[in-house]
Amino acid sequence: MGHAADTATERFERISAAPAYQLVAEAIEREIVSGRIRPGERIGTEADLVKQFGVNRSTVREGIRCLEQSGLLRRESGRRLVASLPRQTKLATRMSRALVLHQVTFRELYEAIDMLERNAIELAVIHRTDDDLDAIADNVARTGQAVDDPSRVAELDTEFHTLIARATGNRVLQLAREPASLLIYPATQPIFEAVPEAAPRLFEAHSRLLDALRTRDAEAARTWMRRHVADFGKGFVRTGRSLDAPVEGIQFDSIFQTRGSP
Amino acid sequence: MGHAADTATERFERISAAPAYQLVAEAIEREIVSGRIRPGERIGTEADLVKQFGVNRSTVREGIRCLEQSGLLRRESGRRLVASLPRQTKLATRMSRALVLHQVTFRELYEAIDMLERNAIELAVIHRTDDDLDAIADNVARTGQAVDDPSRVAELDTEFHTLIARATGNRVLQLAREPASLLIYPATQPIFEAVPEAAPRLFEAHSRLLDALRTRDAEAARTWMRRHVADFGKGFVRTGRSLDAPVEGIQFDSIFQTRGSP
DNA sequence: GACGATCAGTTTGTCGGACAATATGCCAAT
DNA sequence: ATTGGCATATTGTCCGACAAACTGATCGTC
Repeated sequence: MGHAADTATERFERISAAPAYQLVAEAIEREIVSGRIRPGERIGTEADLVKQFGVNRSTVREGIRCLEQSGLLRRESGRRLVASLPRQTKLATRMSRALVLHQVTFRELYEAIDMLERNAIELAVIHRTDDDLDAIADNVARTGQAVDDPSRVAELDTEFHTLIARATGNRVLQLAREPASLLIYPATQPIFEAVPEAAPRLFEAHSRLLDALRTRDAEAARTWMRRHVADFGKGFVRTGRSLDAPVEGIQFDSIFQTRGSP
Repeated sequence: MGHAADTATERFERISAAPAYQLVAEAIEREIVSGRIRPGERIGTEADLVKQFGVNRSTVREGIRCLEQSGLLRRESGRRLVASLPRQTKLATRMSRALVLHQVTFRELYEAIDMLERNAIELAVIHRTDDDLDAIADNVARTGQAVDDPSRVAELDTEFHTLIARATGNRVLQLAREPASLLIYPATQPIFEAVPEAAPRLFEAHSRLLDALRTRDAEAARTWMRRHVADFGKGFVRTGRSLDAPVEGIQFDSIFQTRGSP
């Protein structure tokens, strides 16, 4: 990098002839980020943009692709372009994939989960609403009926912790813990298959946590969450996996829209 | 949503013929994510991809744009395409922008920071190396000389907390706190301008935290971090801003490469 | 032999035009 | 009110082309 910097002092900024497709994307980006275009509002057609920016359609399209990818633009039912807010789940997916590619270890993941889940339960005790309580109670009830089905338990466990996170009412924390949550999920199922007492212990922990949330008992919540996460750690090594191995082996959603819920 | 769902039960999955540019992007994505293409390795030229995929160059280009945007592909010195790992800072920038667009409040941000920084210092006490200590000591020394320069203090404060995060040796936690950190930074400077005792208090807190890290004193670390974050909260309301106002007013990097460090 | 200048080939960014497939909007018919 | 038909609009893809910027090799000078 910086060829000229060796011989002369770096006096001038790198002259940046940004490609036109970037300029297009940045222009639209500014309109959305600044709020002049509201989420859900329609952007013109490609032909409109061609006229407005005075560039070729190919150029416009490349710009649009960038914005779609970054979540600021969406195609409504395959056609019209609409402004949009980046979906948190999409961002979280990206992040967890980045973590895998950077080969973070299970130990890092476990440590982080330990912290983040304690954070979450602590805030949830304070901020949870009755609706949150209902949703969590429902989840716990379903878990009670599924203790014999490992994959179902793993699924409900993830849902439980997501509901806890929602009950914090804190979207910053929700987003912070989401990537780790996505990564830990596939690691849980083998535990329920290999360790018979894992599912019942999970069910008890979840039940106690629900009680703690109901009575807003911070102390109990902390204790049980700690125990619950520790159980996971023990179960993990019990399945013969090393904490220092890199996290891996998850089939990721592609960078394009998850074919999931609408 | 779901127009057809009202009259008839939703029996069939949406039939999806993915456009060719997405298929191109997904194909390359798989190669990179699976590790068959290593980060830094060169992808062929656009012409090569045209030959391999049997599609038009425009189509290839759109696919490439998507991958560039998601950080899996990079242009080396403006030209060649190389595989790449998504950079954490870029992801963090995206996330914080998303948080702003979702209009999270300062209260949420503050609560989350409070949690995350305590997490970080707790782990840093355990995992910090001597190198970490040196870097942090250097930062604190510079802070001591800059207590009269509000913008410099704000900058050094951010750096301090980033160094703490690095000292945890935990990349999951680093990534988790980064978006919040990016958001809080612009909010700090006005405090040092408006509250004279803020900078000296910050300097003391940082010094104490450094000591705690050096002696691996978890108790002191927790206490001082708590106090330090609380100071921020008090300073924030002292500058007349409401905790329930949405976080805003940051000029974001665009979705394209930050014109910063190489 | 090391160094810089020169030059041809490669690659990217942009353009213009074109066409098929699909979605939309409007109107008639049941 | 729902269905069917039809003209139109819009997107996805293709083709061919060109200037600017970069790459790599050659050549000349010291």
